[in-house]
Amino acid sequence: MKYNPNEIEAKWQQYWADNKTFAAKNDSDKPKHYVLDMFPYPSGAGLHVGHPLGYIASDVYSRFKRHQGYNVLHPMGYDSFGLPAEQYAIQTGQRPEDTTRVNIDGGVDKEGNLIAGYRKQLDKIGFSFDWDREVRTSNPNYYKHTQWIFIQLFNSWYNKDSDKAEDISTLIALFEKEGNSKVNAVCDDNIQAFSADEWNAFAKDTQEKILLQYRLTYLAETEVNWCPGLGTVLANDEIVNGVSERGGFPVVRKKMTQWSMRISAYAERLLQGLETIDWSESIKESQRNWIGKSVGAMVTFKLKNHEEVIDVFTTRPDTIFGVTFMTLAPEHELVAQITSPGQKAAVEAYIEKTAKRSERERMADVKTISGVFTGAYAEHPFTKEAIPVWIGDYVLAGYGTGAVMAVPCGDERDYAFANFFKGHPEASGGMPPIKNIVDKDISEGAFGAKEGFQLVNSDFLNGMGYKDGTQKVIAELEKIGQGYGKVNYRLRDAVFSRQRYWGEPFPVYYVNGLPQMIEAQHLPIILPEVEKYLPTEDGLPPLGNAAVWAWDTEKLSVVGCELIDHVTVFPLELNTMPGWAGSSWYWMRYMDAKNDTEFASQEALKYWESVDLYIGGSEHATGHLLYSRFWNKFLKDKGFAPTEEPFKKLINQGMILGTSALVYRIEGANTFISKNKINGENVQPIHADVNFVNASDELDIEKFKAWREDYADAEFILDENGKYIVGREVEKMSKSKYNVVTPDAICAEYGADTLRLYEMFLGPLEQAKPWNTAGISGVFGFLKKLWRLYFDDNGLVVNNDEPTKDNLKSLHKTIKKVTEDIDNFSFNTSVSQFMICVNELSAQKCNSRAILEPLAIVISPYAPHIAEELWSALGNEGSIATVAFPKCEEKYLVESEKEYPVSFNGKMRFTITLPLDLTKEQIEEIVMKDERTQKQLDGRTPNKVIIVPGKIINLVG
RNA sequence: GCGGAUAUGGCGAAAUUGGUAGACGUGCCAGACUUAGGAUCUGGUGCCGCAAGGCGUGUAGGUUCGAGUCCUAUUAUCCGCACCA
Repeated sequence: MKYNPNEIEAKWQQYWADNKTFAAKNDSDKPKHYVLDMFPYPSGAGLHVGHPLGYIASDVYSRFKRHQGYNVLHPMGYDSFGLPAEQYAIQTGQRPEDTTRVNIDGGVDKEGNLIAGYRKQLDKIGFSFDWDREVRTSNPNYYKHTQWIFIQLFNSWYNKDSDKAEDISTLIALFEKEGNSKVNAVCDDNIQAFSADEWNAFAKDTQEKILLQYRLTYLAETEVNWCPGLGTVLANDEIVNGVSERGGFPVVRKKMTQWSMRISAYAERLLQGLETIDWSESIKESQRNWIGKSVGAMVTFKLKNHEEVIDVFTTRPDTIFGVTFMTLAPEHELVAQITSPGQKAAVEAYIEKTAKRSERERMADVKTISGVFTGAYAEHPFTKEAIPVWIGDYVLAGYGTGAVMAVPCGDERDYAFANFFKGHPEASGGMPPIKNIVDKDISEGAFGAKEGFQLVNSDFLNGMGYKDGTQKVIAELEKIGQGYGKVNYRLRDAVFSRQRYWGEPFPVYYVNGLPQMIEAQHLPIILPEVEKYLPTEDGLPPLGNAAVWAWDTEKLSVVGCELIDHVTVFPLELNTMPGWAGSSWYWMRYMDAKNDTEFASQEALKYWESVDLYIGGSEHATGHLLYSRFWNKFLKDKGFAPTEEPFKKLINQGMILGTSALVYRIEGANTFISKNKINGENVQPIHADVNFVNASDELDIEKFKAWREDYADAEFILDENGKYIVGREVEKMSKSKYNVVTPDAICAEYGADTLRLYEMFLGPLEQAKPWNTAGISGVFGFLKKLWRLYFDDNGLVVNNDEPTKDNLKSLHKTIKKVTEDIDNFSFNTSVSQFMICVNELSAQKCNSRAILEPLAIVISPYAPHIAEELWSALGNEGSIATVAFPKCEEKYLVESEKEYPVSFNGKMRFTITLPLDLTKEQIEEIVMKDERTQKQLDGRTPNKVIIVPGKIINLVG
């Protein structure tokens, strides 16, 4: 009997589906284990071999855990709202809902191309997903709960005293009782103070507006990243190098009224939580960076001849006596008011110039120093000296207060700025000499370190350093009411509105321009049909095209827009939620995916708790992974999520790169020259389809000629062996480079078990590595060899012979290694061990059931189809999936001898096999007598003999 | 600039606490069986050298009887953040 993977795999995949072999139970005596993959966005291009890498690893782990007796939750679903489906809809006029369904379930697209669909592609690889728990974020039964969570956020505020989110009613109660002066909340800046009496006297609208400044999701006019190319706003993490992550369109700053998420309330908990989770240092570091905590002080500078004051945040309040000037961001709101008549023209010109520069230009150009003196002077809080106030675009409006106290002796940028404008004609006399308040020479640049200096010329701070100086100055600032200690975070609140069609609608309608939540019982608010997916002619988001998109507060349903009367029927929100809304809680939905009334039952949440192992790409470091932690913490505060962190352990799989094949066309001719024949010719490298090339980099010329009309009568210069050898290059897999390999093609030719083994064999999971189909014959050959331990041409050859010592040793060595490897996520070395084991057993001619039955189990997490087939061929009933994993018995591994390496001065010269129970003295005696030793020593006597029993022998001298 | 990761044969890579560097696979070379093979099997394969031997884990030092592994400095590549006050 021959190994026929296609037949076996189809059979067992059907068996698993029919018997729901991998359905997880929400009540079980077994311990639980939750293994999660980052769910995919179902794009029209389908999967290539890089996509399933993480899924295979998590599947191996899940299957292993089942063998170990765990009740394993291993689900899969689709992050099915998103930009590509909408862009495609705009181009082709097809409903995103339809194209998304085809991309998942398969079908025919508009051009008549057959789309296999993600589901079919995934099924072919033999994953042990519990498909009964599948989720699709664009399904109303799913996004109903996303809308519900949004309502919970709206109805919550963050109480810094209890350090958690609380219901908005507790805030209202505080306002009614004592106003807002004692409320310690995370809220907007510039909140007006009011008393209880004032609150109670406010009109309802006024109260609503005030509450919006406290809610965890709020509507506010903020500076947002507007992307004209996409016609929508973007969150900070959706912008890369000043352009949109998707499409690479320019992004500009713009003031718009938008929904925001008050993620900044959770900044400290998001930072602290990182200490408790098992994630890679690089992802944690990215998140720390993104949160950007800095400890310092707020300092208030009074202005000479003005009512207003300038507040600045500084991390170095200890250097306050070194303040030489101040700088405001050009956008700072005080600029217009404080500019002196003499400087007005210069300031306005400068503001105009900086406004013209795009975010990208400003980022690219960090070396040019520019700024202008406003003509205004601030007053030093202690010395009362006049400090000139400048504006400069090195100060960012979005960080801190958009203003800095410039201390040139302690900050390189301030130093460079001061140096540049000192005596400069454009400075208009506004740049005084640099004040030095550290006991260091700063003629070469600022001394920015926090250690190794003493403060001088600093009044009451003289002789102090950073730590005691900071403490002292904050105390002094508090005394005069001009400052306090402050922790600042770089993390900004996240814009939550998108001017898009293909996203979750907000459960929100507007009365007098104020947002009202629709009661949870009326959810889902279903995405309406529209004629066109583009913005309306008057610039409203695509939902502005919907004819039926108004809320009837009496019928409690969505009705036609023509019925809007602003009395009982009101307009609905036209924005939709961003892509990350649905993915910020989906792991909880899997716990209880069919629950109609709640996003998941308390029992399910309590049982599954949180994700034990999460595998996915590192590109979500500051987006999905941060938002998910945020929502999880919020839901924990509200009593829904059971743990503070959603993902205990995170592994980022590396990218699989393509190995492109290059042919070389001689310039100006239709002649291709083999790579090893190129000798100074001018050649143009052209990407050829990798499917035309074999393991020896040899091109199949006939296939290549048939590929393109242009190449049909091309000439080929071959090498001595009559072969055309291609060049190779490792680069990202992409259609345009003809280096894409699909799992379907590999499964069809070699089978899913070979694909799974090869992907694991390629190298460490977390590392980026090139795919080269050429290497696959190794693992395919291994599976055939494994098969031949059980079958010959006539059928099963397994017998009941007593296993030999060597048989047992090979098996138990493998059990041990594979168990350790899976625990350490070192999947590549397991595959090597399987090969070693099968090579050994083949050489031993082992056909013993006592060996081959456990061997099938050990291999089954990696190659489940062949394992099932072998298991059943041995006469076992049912699936191998939950059979107990064999235990390694050390007694079979015990060695009685060791082949010792014998080194002279650390250099290995020969080996000697000795029993392991010898003493050091006995070993030394035998080794010294050995003639090879005598030859090496050549009459000398070693100074020292080092013997580590079981390890090495080293003679020195 | 700051932070993180990586560096080992032609290629993908192994190497528990420092203890025989290159397991396993590919590729290459030779052979067997075949009408043939992109099938199967056997042997060889880090580099230099006929050999003895020498050299070898990015580079330069150090610790040690012994270093891919530990320490110091340095280079290159990749990733993240970046005028963050």
